[in-house]
Amino acid sequence: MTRWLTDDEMRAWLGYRRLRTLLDLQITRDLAADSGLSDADYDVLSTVSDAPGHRMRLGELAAEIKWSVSRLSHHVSRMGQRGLVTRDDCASDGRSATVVLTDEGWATIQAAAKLHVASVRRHFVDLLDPADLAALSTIAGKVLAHLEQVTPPDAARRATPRTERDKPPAT
Amino acid sequence: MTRWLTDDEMRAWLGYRRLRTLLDLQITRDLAADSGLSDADYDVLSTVSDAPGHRMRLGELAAEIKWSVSRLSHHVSRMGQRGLVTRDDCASDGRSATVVLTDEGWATIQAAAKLHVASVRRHFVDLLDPADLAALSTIAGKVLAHLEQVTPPDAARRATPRTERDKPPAT
DNA sequence: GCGCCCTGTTTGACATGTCAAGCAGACTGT
DNA sequence: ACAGTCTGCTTGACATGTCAAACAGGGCGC
Repeated sequence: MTRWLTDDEMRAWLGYRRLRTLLDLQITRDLAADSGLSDADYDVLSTVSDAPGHRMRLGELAAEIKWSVSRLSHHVSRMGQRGLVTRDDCASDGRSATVVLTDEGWATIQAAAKLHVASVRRHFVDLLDPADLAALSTIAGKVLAHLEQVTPPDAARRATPRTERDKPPAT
Repeated sequence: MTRWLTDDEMRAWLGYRRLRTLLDLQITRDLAADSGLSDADYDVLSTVSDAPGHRMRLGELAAEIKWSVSRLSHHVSRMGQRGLVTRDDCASDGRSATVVLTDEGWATIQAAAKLHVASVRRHFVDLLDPADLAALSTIAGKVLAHLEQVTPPDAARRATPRTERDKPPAT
């Protein structure tokens, strides 16, 4: 028999789903209006700007932000046309492509970050007290510990059969 | 000056972001593997199946799940081709279109729901204790109370200027 | 040094989402 | 009753994401 969610569980789950939907919508809107960037753009720019030299291997970047390499390749091309990043053929390995922030990309992410933080505060962080934040970190920690086990860092490529992949953790 | 996030705030925010990314990925994968449905399909089917008569006005449905009417119209067409739903011209108002679950759609969502709940338990609910769930509900409540005020139910259509729309709530 | 098979990336075809325009039924005032 | 406008939905063009195939360099065994 299916074990359905209790009221409390349902409230928490639906709360999460709705939070996710509305918060993301709002953050996305702010980002577009404030800085002319999509969420995708922001993820790429902020991640690359954290890397030494404002440059990062395409594959690593994709893994870091959990995108398919293909998606990233396409998106980098589009961001390239807008002048935010460049591709740079790495010397040591002829296959590799490196994504590099342009000056404009760097200026853009710096300006965007300020406004983005404000947006995150306005719609999320500043609404919560320290206990809420701590609870959230705890929750994220528990769930992520599980998920990173279910889907190990590079599992996307392995053709692991479903029955294997989905087995609940030994606990 | 920009007020950056403190370590605790950052941990909570990044935790949320990462949770959102990985959890959604996993749930989406399970849903596709278990039932051959996308998240989008599931949202539509489960929402319509909750409505009386398994039928719902297109516009209402769109508002409920926070989609653009256009997106829903396209998606309903595609689901129609797969035999999950039908369009039904409502009698009382010649403009309206009503989305109706087919028998197959109903059977599909019933089967999918069981497996989906299991997936949600496995990767989320069962990992958390009652205190976590309560905390999450609290957090969602606070943030949603704010967001639903910032973006009132039907605000999507109003061409409200940004400066107006983004004003932080009076508090 | 040459087949062979990896591995990292690109590409193209197709699925999905967005935006603005189009369209037809319903109100409203005269 | 009918012109003008509004409302609910559809459509088409385009942007973005996905999947599988193609491509090219690297590393290995011989």
